[in-house]
Amino acid sequence: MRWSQTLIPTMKETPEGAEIPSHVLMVRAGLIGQLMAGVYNYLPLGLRALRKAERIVREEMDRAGAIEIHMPALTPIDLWKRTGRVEAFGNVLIQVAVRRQNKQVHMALGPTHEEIVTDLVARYVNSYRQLPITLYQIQTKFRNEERPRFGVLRTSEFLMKDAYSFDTSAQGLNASYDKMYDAYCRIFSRAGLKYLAVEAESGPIGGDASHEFMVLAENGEDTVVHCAACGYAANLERAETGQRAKSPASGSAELKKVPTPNVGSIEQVSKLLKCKPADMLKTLIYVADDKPVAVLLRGDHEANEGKIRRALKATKLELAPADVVQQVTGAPIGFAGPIGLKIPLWADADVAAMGSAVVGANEADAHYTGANLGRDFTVAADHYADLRNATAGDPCPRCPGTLELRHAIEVGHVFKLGTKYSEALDARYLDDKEQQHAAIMGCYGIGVNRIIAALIETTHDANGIVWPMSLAPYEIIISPINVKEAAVAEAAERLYRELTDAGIEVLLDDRDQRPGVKFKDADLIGIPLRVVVGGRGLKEGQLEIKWRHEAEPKMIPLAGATEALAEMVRQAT
RNA sequence: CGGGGCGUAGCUCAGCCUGGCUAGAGCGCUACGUUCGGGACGUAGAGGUCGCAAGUUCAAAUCUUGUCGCCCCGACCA
Repeated sequence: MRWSQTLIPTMKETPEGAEIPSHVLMVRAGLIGQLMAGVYNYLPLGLRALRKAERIVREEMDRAGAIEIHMPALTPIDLWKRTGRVEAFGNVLIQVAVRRQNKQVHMALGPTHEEIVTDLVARYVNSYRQLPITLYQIQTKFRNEERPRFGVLRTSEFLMKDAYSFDTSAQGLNASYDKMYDAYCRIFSRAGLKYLAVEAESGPIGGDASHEFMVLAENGEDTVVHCAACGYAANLERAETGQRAKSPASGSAELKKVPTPNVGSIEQVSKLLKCKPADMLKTLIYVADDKPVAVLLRGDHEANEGKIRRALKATKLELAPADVVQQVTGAPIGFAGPIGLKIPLWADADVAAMGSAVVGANEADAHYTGANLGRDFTVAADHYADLRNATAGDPCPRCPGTLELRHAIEVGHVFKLGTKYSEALDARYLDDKEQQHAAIMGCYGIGVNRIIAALIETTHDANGIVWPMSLAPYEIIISPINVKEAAVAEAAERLYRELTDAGIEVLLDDRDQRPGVKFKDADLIGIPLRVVVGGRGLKEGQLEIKWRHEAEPKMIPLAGATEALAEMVRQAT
């Protein structure tokens, strides 16, 4: 492609409103342009990169045995009603109503396609002989984001690869899941991303496994817990913490009631009593399956409701409303403490290691100082558990290492679904004993736009994007120093023609611009290999080449340059 | 949905507080000339209902109210 004949609107200045590197660079390099909040035009360079990512995804899905289909973005609202997801999605689901011959027809723009694919399978799959099958598509999804942000990382319309597996057994599901997991690893490796497959919360539905594929990035919206020593990685909801203190520490301070008028939060009390939050005991009153319980945490720790729910074996868990707290503790919210409480006490493992602590006094405007576990209150031995979010510095659950918290961009998610959708939408098959069963499903998503954004976010430099060969919009950029010099222009044209004929994707910067402008633009748009054609080199029969990720250029002979360059591109792919 | 910020030329912004003549700069764009190995220089030019609406005033980019849009922090996010 000739630069002069396509549309690459590069810009020098940082666009207003773009904050993070991937957003700034995608706009500055002319990949995308904003149409409205959370909705972007893809310009030629951006589209080419997106198509490259899409191709990698498609090749690896096909290799893994998944079958490509295409489902519509326009979907009947009825399907979403049957699975209860009109409510579940709420405002995120973009609904449209149109008029057809005096009738209202209700539709929704697909935010994901579990309903559609399950309905499709229900129509055509009747026998175990047709299973297992994994169907996928690469298609535009619509979600009304309350707050779109970060350029292309969180948008209301985006390109997603979504795959759905249908199996007849849990083992079958596991096999389908593992195939997708492996395919994802290949996809993200080929895209040049440094990713982590982290254990993720699978929620109340579905099996025991779910993994998110995360790219560590300063500006990521998600938090992952990571152990550099052994590679353990999980998202914050799921992360376990390592073995912590078991034997109660002994505190010796005297139990004393102190007034704390109108001061209930950990932060306020610690300020008033001049103690660290870590020396305070947080007492949270929960209602678990309609029964109140108290959960004790160190003051600086955060409750993890998923862990609490599992520890208590509760199906329903929520923080107690004010009237329940009043009734159980005899005090308003903010003054609950373990001493004298008549409801079951549960404690996070770290509570056992606390000495004398500050606790609520179970009466308004008062706390105790010097509360000692074992002397002033007790927690049953089997009521200690991991009940909190991991924090930086916690021991790793898998090795003697230490956990750290890192921001990350979620680029993919694999998930065991179970039979929620197949039952709701009657995707049933007949087994060899003529028994009907709902198919066991898994679902697997990749945010294709996010592959591009995450790559740029993690591998740019001060001058612009640095594409890997696999995603680059063009593999080689030819920059003639001066297109008005006939010898230079001719040599550049010939090289362009020969490389293109050799199947290389080449961008010829044929603009009548000064060299500085071309170099800056070439760096900005990040094409992996730059070939400079200049009068000086030509006289000596030389071409200058420079890899985008290297600092120094080198010279190669003009004779045989086409073959040499094509070989370099092949090597780098 | 709570809190904060911003809408002036294609882009980035100044001017607004303290109302006053034909509304400015840099970049980009057009023409011509000189240039030509890391965002050149000169000359001439094109380009703006100051987001929109109403109000106050002799007079509004500037003050007031409303409205629309965009961005940031938080909440939310299958």
